[in-house]
Amino acid sequence: MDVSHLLDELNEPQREAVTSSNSHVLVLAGAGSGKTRVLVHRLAWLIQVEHVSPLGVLAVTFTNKAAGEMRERTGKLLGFSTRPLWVGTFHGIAHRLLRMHCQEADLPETFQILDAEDQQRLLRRIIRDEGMNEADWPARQAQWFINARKDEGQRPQNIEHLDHPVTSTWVHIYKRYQDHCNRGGLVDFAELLLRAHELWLDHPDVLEHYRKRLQHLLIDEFQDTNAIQYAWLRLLAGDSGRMFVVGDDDQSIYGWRGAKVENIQYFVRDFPDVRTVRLEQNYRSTGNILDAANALIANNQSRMGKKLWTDGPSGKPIQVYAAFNEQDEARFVVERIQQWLDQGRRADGSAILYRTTAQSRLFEENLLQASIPYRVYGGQRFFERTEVKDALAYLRLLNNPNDDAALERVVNKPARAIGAKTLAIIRLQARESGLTLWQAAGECVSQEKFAKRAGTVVSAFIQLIDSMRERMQDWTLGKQMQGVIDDSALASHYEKEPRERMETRIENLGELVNAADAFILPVEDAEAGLTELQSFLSHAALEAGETQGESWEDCVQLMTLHSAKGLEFPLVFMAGMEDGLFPHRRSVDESGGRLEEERRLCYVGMTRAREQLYISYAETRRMYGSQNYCRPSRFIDEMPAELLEEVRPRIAVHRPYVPARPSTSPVGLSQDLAFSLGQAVLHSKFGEGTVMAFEGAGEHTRVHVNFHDEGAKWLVLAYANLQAC
DNA sequence: TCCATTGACGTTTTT
DNA sequence: CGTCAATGGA
Repeated sequence: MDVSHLLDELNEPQREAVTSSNSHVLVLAGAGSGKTRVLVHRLAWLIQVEHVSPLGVLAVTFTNKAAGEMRERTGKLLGFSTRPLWVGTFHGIAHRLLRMHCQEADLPETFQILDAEDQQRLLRRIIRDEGMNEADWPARQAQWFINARKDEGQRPQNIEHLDHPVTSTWVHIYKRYQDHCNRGGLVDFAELLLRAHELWLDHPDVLEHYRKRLQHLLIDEFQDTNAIQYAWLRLLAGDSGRMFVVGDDDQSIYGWRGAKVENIQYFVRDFPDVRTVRLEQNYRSTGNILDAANALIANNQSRMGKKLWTDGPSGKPIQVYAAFNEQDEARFVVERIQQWLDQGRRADGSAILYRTTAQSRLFEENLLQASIPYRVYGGQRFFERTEVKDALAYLRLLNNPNDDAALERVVNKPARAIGAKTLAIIRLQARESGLTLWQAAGECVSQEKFAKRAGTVVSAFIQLIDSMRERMQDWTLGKQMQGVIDDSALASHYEKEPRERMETRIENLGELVNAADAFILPVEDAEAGLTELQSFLSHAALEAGETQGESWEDCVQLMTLHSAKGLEFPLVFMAGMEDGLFPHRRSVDESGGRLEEERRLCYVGMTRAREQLYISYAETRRMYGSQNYCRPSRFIDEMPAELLEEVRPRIAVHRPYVPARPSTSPVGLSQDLAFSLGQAVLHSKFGEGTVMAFEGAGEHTRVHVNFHDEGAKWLVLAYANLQAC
């Protein structure tokens, strides 16, 4: 068979990976080195050359977008339908497994997915019900604790240090929360993975079935896998499954979320006969950008080692702009984008990247003023909007009235006089008898536990849901959606809001009906025995939709560095490159490789740029209302000076940082200060240190000093009694 | 039940 | 400074 179409457009290492006959392959794919191409070609190679059945391949990604792209490109290459292929996200595949084996997984057929917001609400409810102080035991933290444990594959009984009062309290919450979920048939995101893992552990016959069938596993973004995902993959691979793993340890930026870069090392250790291939030729960026990125990332200690190169031009140097303040920075960036547009380039070829979401605002304001269209990534997504979730909650109650999260959400939306008191009675009943809210509400009504009026309104609500379910049983999904919105009178709930707000809500509800109308039950969901309704609800949770779907037009792209991973733009701005902001203060303070992860984030940002990279920082920045004096990011210092070019020549970039330069900021606050940034100082108790930042003004001025022996401290300047040295 | 005022808090996010 | 949620009065 002629396989040239599979190999012609590959370079040597890519070809080596695609055609490898080793049991397992690890592809260390640098940024812009064609990793998706390798994955897709490997998949095609397996099917067309090794004659593997499409049914025998499982390809796993992290995002729906990546899964979609892989499926599409594979289809193009193969020239036939990719339907039989299992391509999906970890969560999507786990979900499918649980659907097909809900009995073995001990889940009701009607189980539904609890998204992050639902999860937090439920936890808040539980913490309150336990009579705990929400300030001391925030739901956010409980959520973090539980998800982190689940990501590690731990159930409450597996968690040690029960003698530790704080831990044992969280474990208690974990237990209560899991009880609630189990009763209501609710599965959170982490639970999907954990259950899928347990399904195989507890049912060897099920595992055996999938082991036999899925002999080839392809995994994308392997550096982002967490402990449970890796365990799940190992279990599935067993002794005979073949793994083809693609990842880049230098682009691991989700450690804080449970991702384990170490899995790359574990993989080489745990599997025999692993062929490691490095993809280092970069097809994206200019030589200068790559050289700077290489130099930066070389400062990380724990690396597999990799050096990007290109046979393209070295391009222009990286432009560094030292802005007076954040306003000036935004002004500058927008001005340069305007120049770019004036040269006839496209707006969507440019991106502004920043560390924190709050930074987007200034850029938005300036772009708006310049009438340049822009798009901000990472806002709220369609299926996450309040009104959409409200309407879906009614639908969820039709599917399964024991869905406590859904009931809590809409029981009094719109107001039907089921207030806090009435709900307290229902919750008490539920707690005492181990029932769901729906069941408890029924009990309370039949046992006449309510005052007269409360009894009437609660049974009216029960009847409303029951009658909707009965009446709409055979309706199409779109009609059900519309019916639920009409019958619940949900729209009336938004009437008190400002007109504009209300109008968009009503509009979104209309769009939701359209979405339901257009929804086609996927074959695999039908096979797994899902109803159209169940499938739709799952999709809403698993693929919350585009962030700002409508405007796919020619827009400047604004996003955090995290969401930029995987994307590329001819023109990239990295804004807010200041120590404390990037690397973020909280990452610098914490130990445990956090700084290295920040550095990788910087590396990711830089390698997004194809032609021109701008780096900017502000000398002073208003944060949380007060003025901050900033030091340029240490990451700038780590880039070779000869690859950088000052945009404002009169102020030098300090490299290494030896400034003693009183800030030339127009605010003029520096006159009040006896010390300057970067200055060496002596403290009677803490010894020698370096001035890192100032905050506040006048007698309230605080100074951030990094002491050689004692570490970084904030001191009130007036009392610190610092001496210059 | 609703609205307004007050208070705490302030990385990164997909599923 | 700006957001979100909780609180308390009408």
